[in-house]
Amino acid sequence: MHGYELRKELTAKLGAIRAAISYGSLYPTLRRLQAAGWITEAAETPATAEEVPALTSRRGRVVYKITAEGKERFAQLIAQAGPETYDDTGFGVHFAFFARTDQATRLRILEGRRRTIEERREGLRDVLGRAAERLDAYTLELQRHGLDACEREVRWLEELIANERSGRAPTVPQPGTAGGRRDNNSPPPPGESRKERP
Amino acid sequence: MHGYELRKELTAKLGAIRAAISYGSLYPTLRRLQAAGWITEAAETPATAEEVPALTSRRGRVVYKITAEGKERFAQLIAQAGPETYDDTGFGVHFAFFARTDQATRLRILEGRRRTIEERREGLRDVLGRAAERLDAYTLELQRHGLDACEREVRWLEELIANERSGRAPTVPQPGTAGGRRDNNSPPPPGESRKERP
DNA sequence: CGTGCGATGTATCGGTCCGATACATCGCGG
DNA sequence: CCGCGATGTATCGGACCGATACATCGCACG
Repeated sequence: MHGYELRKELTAKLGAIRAAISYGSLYPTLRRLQAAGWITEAAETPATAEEVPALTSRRGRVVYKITAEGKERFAQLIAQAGPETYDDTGFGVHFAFFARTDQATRLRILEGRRRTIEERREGLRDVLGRAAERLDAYTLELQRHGLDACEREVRWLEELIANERSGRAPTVPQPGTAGGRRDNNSPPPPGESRKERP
Repeated sequence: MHGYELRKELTAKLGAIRAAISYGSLYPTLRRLQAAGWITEAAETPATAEEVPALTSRRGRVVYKITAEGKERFAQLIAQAGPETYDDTGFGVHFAFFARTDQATRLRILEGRRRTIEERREGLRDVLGRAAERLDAYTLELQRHGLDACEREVRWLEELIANERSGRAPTVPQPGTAGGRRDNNSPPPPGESRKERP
């Protein structure tokens, strides 16, 4: 892919958890990845030179391609988990690439995230319990809303963990919620996706 | 307050929406505020010089105090709203200081936030509707979770807006949820808090 | 038929914030 | 009495954002 395309893909994949990656971050990063040997510059595929001639005259537009070392490095990165793996953004990025890892890694990350959110939840309960009278009504409402989000996320994580343990795909049919959309046929169950061809 | 104390206060107030402010951000900011004349350095109150003598020998520990211009500037800042007022962090910061503004400002910001979240929600519905087959099960689950969070936040905002319109405090008694805590007596209704003594 | 505008595309620059770190004192328990 | 965690101020490098510049393509509208 070229930079712009990559940004669009990442925005579609990560749009639920963070804003689009800025150009000031994207292009320097691509150069760093290339310097490290994890991606290479592939020619802008003129596509038999007569097909789509308008694009052939297009300048710029550098197409990159991941290398073997790059794939290895990527696998390392999503498999290894530090504390930053469990914060909001870090977890979202890992989760978005869960289909690229093994079940053990997925379970490890889900449980680490659950622990993190549980700690945050306890902190909020402390504030709401103890220091409640020191804070105004709006601040308290903010804490309540945050606490509610924590509780919901813990429940969500627990469903995912249970699904993972039972080897099922993460369908989560949303038991009693206002369901309506049912056209969503479950994609191939992402267990041990080992073979991906470049 | 001095820097460390300020950080603790802000962490308690904003802990639900963002991480603690870093020192690399806190201290330079305090100096900038002082240079702009919005805060002044107050002496470290030796407190009759014989009371708590251990602290008197303490070096460092600069205590700051907001000035009249600072208060004015602060009022401007939370009253004016741009696009960054409606993103996650910006809205949280404004909301945490809602008790310091008037009802018109609160309504304006709540409605702007609702519009922002509704747009995000529509974007997620588009992804889940159209490009669903191009994404793996985990990515889809991430979008579903994000969509759910959007829907809940819209409902939350609507309750707050209704409360605001009716002039009530933002108690939000949480209609059918697993209530239990009832010790939370509602703080003074934050309408037009105009007089605060330094 | 042209003209303007939005999408596509690469690139840089200044500024802000984070994360790590350094350093010092205080209070407390072992 | 010694160490360790909380309190407290401070700096530095690096990462990232937001704005901006610049160029081309395709399409709609007058």
